[in-house]
Amino acid sequence: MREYTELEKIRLAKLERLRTAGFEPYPPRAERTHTTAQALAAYAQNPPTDTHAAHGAYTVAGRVKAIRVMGKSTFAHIEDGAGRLQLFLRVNDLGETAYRAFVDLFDLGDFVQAAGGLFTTKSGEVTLWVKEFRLLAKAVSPLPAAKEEVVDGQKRVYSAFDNPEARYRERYADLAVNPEVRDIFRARARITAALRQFLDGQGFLEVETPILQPLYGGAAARPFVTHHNQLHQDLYLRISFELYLKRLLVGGLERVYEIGRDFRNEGVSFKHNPEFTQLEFYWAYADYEQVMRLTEAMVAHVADTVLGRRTLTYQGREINLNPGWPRLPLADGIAQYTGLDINAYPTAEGLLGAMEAKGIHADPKSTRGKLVEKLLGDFVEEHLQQPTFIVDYPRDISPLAKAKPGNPAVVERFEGYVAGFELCNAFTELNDPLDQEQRFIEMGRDYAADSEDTHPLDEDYLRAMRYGMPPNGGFGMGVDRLVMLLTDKATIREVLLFPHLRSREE
RNA sequence: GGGCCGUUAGCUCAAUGGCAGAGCAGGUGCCUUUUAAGCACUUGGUUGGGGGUUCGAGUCCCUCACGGCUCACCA
Repeated sequence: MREYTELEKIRLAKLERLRTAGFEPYPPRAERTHTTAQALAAYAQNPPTDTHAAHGAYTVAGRVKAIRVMGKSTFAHIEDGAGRLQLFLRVNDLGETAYRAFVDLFDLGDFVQAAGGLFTTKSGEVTLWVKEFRLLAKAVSPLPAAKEEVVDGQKRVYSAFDNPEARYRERYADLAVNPEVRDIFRARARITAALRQFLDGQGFLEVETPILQPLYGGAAARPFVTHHNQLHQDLYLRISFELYLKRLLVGGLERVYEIGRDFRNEGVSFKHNPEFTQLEFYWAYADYEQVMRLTEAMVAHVADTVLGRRTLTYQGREINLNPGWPRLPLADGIAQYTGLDINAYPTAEGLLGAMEAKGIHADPKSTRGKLVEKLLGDFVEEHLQQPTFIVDYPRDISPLAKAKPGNPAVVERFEGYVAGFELCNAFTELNDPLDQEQRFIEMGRDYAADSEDTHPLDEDYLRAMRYGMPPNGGFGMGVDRLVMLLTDKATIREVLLFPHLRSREE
């Protein structure tokens, strides 16, 4: 345990004096008849004729956010989950002992309970005229001294607690002093609820599949490895849900989805966190065209539910989430922004040569698919501000997707882009077990392979597929990115309660 | 992993290589309708850690840690 700071020592001394004065600093129970919002609403609904006297009986509870001592009377603000309310305390009403205890021994950050009637002050604020108060929990450590007041409907913030490292490391303090941070996570909960509501309404079944997996797959990422001691078995934290959800289609569950955490042992960036929330669904008898239409409808439903509208401003740009997103074939997009016709170069060597001729440098060991991805990422993505489906991807970077009839080099796959980043990825799923095995082998897998570049072959997945898998469309979406979009946050860390940070020596 | 920038009081920030400061928070008083309340006085620092240059380092150099942005990585 570290040493207490001077400020903490002062509060610990107050804590002892409170006990002596008969204020239990951590009582087991609180009583509350109204939230601050309920109290204010009740007063507004039934306004008294004499607004300068206290009316009604309200008991509220919350954290002390401001104290203004004016001699024998004191104003304070408390904040609860619903809002804030001003308290008015007078020595006449409370007695010398109790009044002095509040003034001398209560601090910003303490949780208190206060009872009394409501009145309107000279300056027009509805305020609780306190007849009784209790301490509910003493704050030993002072919260970061952020000041924030609403004046004329304008929120003014003073000395905000805004150092990103401190805010993420001590998210509890961030939440305690920055109400707008709490709003992000309220929005996040509404977003995931709206996704579930939408998919449930479409007849999808929410399921839970293993996070600890003996083999990993379904995405292009390195896994975290762990170990089961009793079973003497290495296990991987899942990098996707895909292979398990599609096993369920074999089992006769026709529409399934899962919202949960994926873990990818990759770089951290403004749009990547080692653990992140994914939504995947699989839909028997549908193809990627139907999945596109469902995606548009789902995103619009979430916007309707969470924002009440389908247009939003993301980082200063207007985004329109109405269905009818353009379908842009990947080759056309690349041609549009680079002038390169990738269809004219069916081999990696040929495409690399054409790129070099345009001054675009790439790793000469790249496969053709990797080169295409680089062109997409470097030249096309940034232009996809309005929602856009990029469709029809190279087969060699899409081992789980079904080939497009008449064009075996291209698969029925789409990615949804909004605000210049990838939001979702989906395809008409490959359900031919022989083709699937061939694809795995093409990817460089064999039954023993397990390296950075090649994933182990999931024989059980092939076994499932051999029993017969209905044709289906599958979909995956980074939920954190959807939350970023709908809350106008530029980094994924702002929409994760506890984003990954390197550990710090204590 | 690379590049750039940053780390000073509880919080937000100042400080030509020359006495480490302000506002808020805290403490002691005054103040019975304030709301960034006000007024007076006041406490608080291993300037992220370590090393170096210098008469003298918050400031310059090296190094380590952590963070931010960015690039790379992410079939």
